Amino acid sequence: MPADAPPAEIETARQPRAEARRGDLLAAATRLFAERGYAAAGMDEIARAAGTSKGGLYFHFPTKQALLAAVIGRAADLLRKRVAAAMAAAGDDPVARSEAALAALFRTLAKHRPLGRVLAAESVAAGPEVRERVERIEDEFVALIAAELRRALDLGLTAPLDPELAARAWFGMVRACISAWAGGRISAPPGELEAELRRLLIRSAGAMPPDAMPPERADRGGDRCPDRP
Amino acid sequence: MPADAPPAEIETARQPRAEARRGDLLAAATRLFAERGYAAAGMDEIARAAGTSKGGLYFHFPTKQALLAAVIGRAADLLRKRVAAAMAAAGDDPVARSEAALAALFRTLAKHRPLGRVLAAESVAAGPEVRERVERIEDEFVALIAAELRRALDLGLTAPLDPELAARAWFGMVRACISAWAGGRISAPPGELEAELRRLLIRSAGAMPPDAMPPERADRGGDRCPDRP
DNA sequence: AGCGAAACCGACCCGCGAGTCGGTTTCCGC
DNA sequence: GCGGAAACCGACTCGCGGGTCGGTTTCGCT
Repeated sequence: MPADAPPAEIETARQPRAEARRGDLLAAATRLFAERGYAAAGMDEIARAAGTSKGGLYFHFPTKQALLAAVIGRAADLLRKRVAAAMAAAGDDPVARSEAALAALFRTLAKHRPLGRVLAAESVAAGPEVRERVERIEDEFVALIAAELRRALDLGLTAPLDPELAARAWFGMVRACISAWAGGRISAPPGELEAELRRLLIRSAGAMPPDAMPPERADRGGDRCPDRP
Repeated sequence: MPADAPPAEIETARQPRAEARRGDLLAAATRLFAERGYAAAGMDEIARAAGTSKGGLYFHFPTKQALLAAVIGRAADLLRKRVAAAMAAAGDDPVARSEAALAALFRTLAKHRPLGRVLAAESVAAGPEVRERVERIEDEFVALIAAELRRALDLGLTAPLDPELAARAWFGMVRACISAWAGGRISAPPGELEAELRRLLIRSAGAMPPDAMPPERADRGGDRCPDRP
């Protein structure tokens, strides 16, 4: 009996150098899709930027759409991982967990600016299938936050609100601010930006900060963490 | 000495039928750009959808980019008009004015769904010039709201906050909710959505509702207003 | 009516870029 | 070192779609 189909990326174990190339290609594609748009970025251009050739690119990805899909899939995996870790580390309090999820989203997108651009803007340009895929990913994170908000609501930690909608609104806030910041249209450093945003989020939910805030988050206070291990 | 260049749309007075065609073309272009994306929507297709031919389309717009620019310009004008009117009708209280501006934004985008899609997503696909143009328009509205927030802050009507950032965040909230709603991913009727969103916005600013709320807004309570006169 | 310009038509042109393919290099197992 | 497969190369194909253009219709004006 075969193992049931893996739901996400099927990292077929190839030669290590091939895996490295694949990574370079994805990185270059992400950057160029973000900079020039899906349609305007040429396959030849992407291949060149990754230090390889068109043929090499087509060896790894059968089509341009597949390349975009891989870029998006990878981004989604990264976000999922970071957010899950942040929420797990935040303990049980649902408000703290929501905060942590959004902070993780924020930091990850802030660190990989092109990634946000691709997720935000390229979904329409590449046809309805891709658009729906991106919308699904967004819905996934919104649902994650909504679940926490619902718990918080049940515990009486927030003002009465519609958790679905509030989660969506929060997501939109984070994305708009990240996007403007990535475009250089907000001058504040990311640390301040995040703090201010957190205040807005908390106030909008009418939440009181959890009285038993665990103090061991002191060392995470900076806005830098190792990028490429 | 020639009159100084008009800053916005140059509605050269042509034959009335030409003006009508132009309108049809812009409507069709808006819809198709939103549905299939800038790159995927063909000029021939747009012309056909507007009930005319490629040649007719090119009689009105010299190039595809010009067509998109016209679509965006028209959208911006519409939004400007609605928002200005709403703010003027809201009186002097800065919180009420901010609320009114966002409500106008909300209603206009909710009524013309494709318009929001174009503004939100097509900016990257059509090259950097268009992207910057859209960003300018967004900045314009953000600045409008930020100014009101600053006044509110000075009057002590809100919690301490960064007006620029809060305005940006508010804009993002509205856009995200509209976008999800337009995509059918939020079930709530627009009236409820708007009310809930308003609560979130107000709470996020830590604002108290103006004690002298003018009561003549009773008749505007519905969510319908005449579309095409 | 009749003239001229505005408005419109659609077959055609042509550059661009996604995708192909035969050939070459790299590397692993023996 | 050698066979063979995986990985890679880049010149070429070819359909698609933006833009052109000569011709036709519509309409305002006298």
